[in-house]
Amino acid sequence: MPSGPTRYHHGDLAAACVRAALELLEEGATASGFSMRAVARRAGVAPAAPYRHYADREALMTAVATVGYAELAEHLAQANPAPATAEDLADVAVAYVDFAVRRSVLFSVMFGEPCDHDSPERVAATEAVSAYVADIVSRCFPDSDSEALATAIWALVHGLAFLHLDGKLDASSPTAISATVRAAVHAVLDLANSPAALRG
Amino acid sequence: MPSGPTRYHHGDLAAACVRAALELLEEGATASGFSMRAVARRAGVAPAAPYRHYADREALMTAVATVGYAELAEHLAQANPAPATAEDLADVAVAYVDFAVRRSVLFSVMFGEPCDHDSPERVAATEAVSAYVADIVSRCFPDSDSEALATAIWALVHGLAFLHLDGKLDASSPTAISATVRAAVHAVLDLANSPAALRG
DNA sequence: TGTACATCAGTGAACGCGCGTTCACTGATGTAC
DNA sequence: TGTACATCAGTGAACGCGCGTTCACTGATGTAC
Repeated sequence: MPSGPTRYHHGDLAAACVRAALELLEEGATASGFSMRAVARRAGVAPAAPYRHYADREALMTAVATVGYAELAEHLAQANPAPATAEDLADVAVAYVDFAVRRSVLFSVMFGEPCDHDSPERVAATEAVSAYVADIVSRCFPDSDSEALATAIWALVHGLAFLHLDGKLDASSPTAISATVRAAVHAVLDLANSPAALRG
Repeated sequence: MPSGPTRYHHGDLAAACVRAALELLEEGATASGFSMRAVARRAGVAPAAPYRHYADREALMTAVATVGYAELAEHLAQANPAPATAEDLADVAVAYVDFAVRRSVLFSVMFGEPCDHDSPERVAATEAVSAYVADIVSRCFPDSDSEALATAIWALVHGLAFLHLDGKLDASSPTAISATVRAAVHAVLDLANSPAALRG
């Protein structure tokens, strides 16, 4: 498989399409502006070529989302491989929001549309994320109703991500984001230290 | 202003466009599939007519989002006009997620894109929502760092909304949604009653 | 080792589509006299 | 009260666009003999 610059056979167009799509998303193409033709152009290939590898636009989107989940998981693990304390949890939360903000269009491809249940890969990728969160939570809160709390924490972090993404919270600098996310996470976890605070 | 069925002058096309847009979104048009031409068609008017009232597509979207915020506020107030306890807060959370799921496309028009800071109405509408949440939280938790906690609670509820919306949590029935949301909200608030649960 | 051939990943032209927006226009409205 | 006229909210045809997808095709690859 020689890698001359303009060979007729691309070699690995399937992967190249995903890579091209990620690049386009990185460069600010809207999730809806993301098109098969643009991907083909970016991959240096005729408009019809990607159809040899993906049945339609949705199939490619699913592949892209799947890669996105893997990269998110990697990003979180890098922030803290085995979080066990509130502070660790805050680190992971910051990483999650950071991923959402820096790769916002990819993030909305991943989360901005109903899960395609026909794609086992994609479902598995989603479940990996939620299992990861559940795992952290059960380490941090070994005594509690882990499942409900895990959902809550994921929702908290996910909500922080979207509120920043959509300009509802100040996302003008990484510092601002980090401060807001840490404050929010701690506000919730500190409830555990101030039992009298809840009225009613 | 007679209301004959086919008068040349519509009477209140500006409002009719917003109404038409809401109908289209209700019927399942994608946020991105939502088009000026479709709105004009639905309003029974030539494609160019809406341009007398809205500079461009974005202007109309902003108007639609603004109405959406008002309706969300109304929906929440209806669920519980003056929430003060954890249970009340759970009611409001369920109403929020219910709104998001039942009017999902409107919801993503409202939250799925960066806030248009050029529209004072829209910014005000957003702030009304966050003020409302802050108000509830300061009533429920009079002693705590209200601002951070308010952000956290909003994010929690907002995250629950999106996770249901995107099929990451079971949204197959209102009962299922309600149960998940209540469990999540209580899991967080119950932290206030089990101070020993947090490790580290 | 050399050739015939099946396979299949690419090409590029074409289809029909709906879009946002502009344009010169026309018909209804309401105001000034 | 009646008429002339300015205003402006609509019309409908047209522009150029990029899209998803199909199609008959062609060139490269690799396998069988």
